[in-house]
Parts: sequence; structure tokens; C-alpha cells
Amino acid sequence: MTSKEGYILETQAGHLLRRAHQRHSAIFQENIGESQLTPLQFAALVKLRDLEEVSQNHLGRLTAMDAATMQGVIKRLASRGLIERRPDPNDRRRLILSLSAEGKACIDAIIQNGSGITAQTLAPLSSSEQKIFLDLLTKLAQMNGNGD
Amino acid sequence: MTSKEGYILETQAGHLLRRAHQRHSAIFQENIGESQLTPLQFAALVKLRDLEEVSQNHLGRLTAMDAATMQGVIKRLASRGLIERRPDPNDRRRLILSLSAEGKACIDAIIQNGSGITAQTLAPLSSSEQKIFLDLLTKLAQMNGNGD
DNA sequence: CCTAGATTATTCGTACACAAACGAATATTT
DNA sequence: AAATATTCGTTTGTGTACGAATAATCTAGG
Repeated sequence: MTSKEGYILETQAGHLLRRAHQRHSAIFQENIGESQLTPLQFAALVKLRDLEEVSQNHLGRLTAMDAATMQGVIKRLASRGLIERRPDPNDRRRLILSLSAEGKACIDAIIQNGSGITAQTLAPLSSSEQKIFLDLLTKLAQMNGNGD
Repeated sequence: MTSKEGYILETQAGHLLRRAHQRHSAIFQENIGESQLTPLQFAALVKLRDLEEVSQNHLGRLTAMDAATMQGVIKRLASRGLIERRPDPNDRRRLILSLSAEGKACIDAIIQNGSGITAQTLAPLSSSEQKIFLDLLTKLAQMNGNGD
């Protein structure tokens, strides 16, 4: 009777991670407002706001996106006029990315919501549980042997 | 100096969930063997193995995939001969899904790896931490007010 | 019975996600 | 300097992810 129930999908870490990520994405979308930024677009703008100028691949590493994904995200942000691309005079392979005026205004106006989104995502947990969860999750998010 | 560092991307739940899910996917792929099943395809086969027969949308709800996503996953599994589709005589809208002989053999042979993949995903945590983490993650994976 | 509403599967469009291969450019080695 | 290797950004192909729209079908209420 238990022969084929030895493996319960609902208790597997991968399945739960996927569902938790789904739920977070839904919360993100409900709270990001009319800018209609996606989680990845938001992450790219946040990092760009911190660093002022970075190359495309470097920004990809900082936000955990591979080169192909980054290319699409940047293309969409650039087509909306939120970021600017210019060639690196010291390395003609590179594109230097920076926020446009609109991009800076957009992320400045929207970044407060970021903490609210995280709070709402973690709302099912108590305050102490949230700390523990983030601590453990951070360990699980670490890739082996890289990190810029 | 801290004016623009108030929001740290690396400590946000959404970013960490995304990275942890990325890491799990990589582990999954390294351990799934030559079947080359994806996490979603694996999940669909596992559920189908438990239930013998389900409609497509119902299986989607059980595995947390929307109808459009499910359609693609099922189409690929069917084209590989791992599952079979037949119309429901009691409801002509529905497709009844079931494992084919090859599908059953495939998932039977591969499901043992499932626990290993979870173990490897959680390996950075101690045994007691793993229990706590899965408990908290389960709470965060719960969508509000549904679940079939 | 019969219409209004819901459900099933499909399709379209957009956006990740990543392997693989590519040309151009830089870096390293001999 | 020449040959080799690496890095940068791009493109292609496959697979999620999901909103929105659709045709076919079922269900419920009048």
C-alpha cells in the first residue's frame, strides 16, 4: 500500500522551492505597481543603482543571470528607456550599462515597495522564524565555488 | 553612504528563493541521468504514478502548473511515449492521462534518485536545520485559499 | 428545455532560464 | 610577434511560467 507512496512530491525541497518562488512572484506582481517591472528587471535596476556603471556580463553575475538571460532583460529595459548602453573605451567587447534619468527616477520611486514585498512574502512566518528561514535559505542559495 | 544601500538585493527573500531554486535545478540535472527529464516532467510522472489516471488540468493543479504550462509538459512527455492520452467518455472536454509502459518503467527506475536530489539540495544544512527549513518553506509555499 | 455561467484543453504573446555555438576582442603562453 | 586560451555580447533552440483569448462542453437556475 505504501509501495508507491515512498516518494511524496509535496515534501520535496525542489517542489516547495518552486511553489514558494511562484507565490513570491505573484506577490511581487501585485505590489510592483504600474511600472510593470518583472523581478529580474527590478533586480538589475537595483544593482545598477548601487554601482552606477557595470558591464553587462558583470551585472549578470551580480544578479545571478546568465549571459543569454541578461541580454534579454537589458534589451527590454533599454527599449523602455530605463537604462543606457555605451561601449567601453578600454575594452571594445564590453557594454557599459547605467541608469537613465527615467530609470533612476523609476527605481528610486519603487524601491521602497521592495521591503514590503519581502515582508509580505515572509508574512506566514513569525519574526524569529523569518530570521531563521532567511539564514538557512542563504546557505542553500550559495553556489559551490564562485561568486565573482 | 548608506543612502542607496538601504535595499540589499542579496538579502531579499525573492532573490534568495530564485537562487536556491537555480541551485536545486542544477543538482537535479546532474542527478537525473540519461532520461533527461526536467523537474516538471519528473513531477508530472511521479503524480501520475501515484494516481494511475487523472485529467490534464487536475494533474496541473496537483503539481502547481497552470493549464498552459501543463499542456506543454504533457505534449513533450507524450511525444516521448512516456504517457498516454485518451478522451474521458464521461466528459468530452477532458483528456485522461496515464503512464505508458515505458513511462512507468522510466519513473520506477528513476524515482530513487529523487530523495538523493533533495538530500543534496539540503546538504549545506544540518539534519535539524533541514527539518526546520522544510517546515518553514512549506508554510511559505502555501497559496491563499486553494489547493484542490 | 434552455440560457447564463463555469470548466477543459489549446493557442498566442511575453518573459525568464540556460546550454551551445558564434564572431570579435582581449589575455596568456610559447 | 604568433599561437592559444579566455572573455564579451549575441543568437538559436528547448523548456518553463503565466495572462488572455478561444471553441467545445458541461452544469445550474429559471
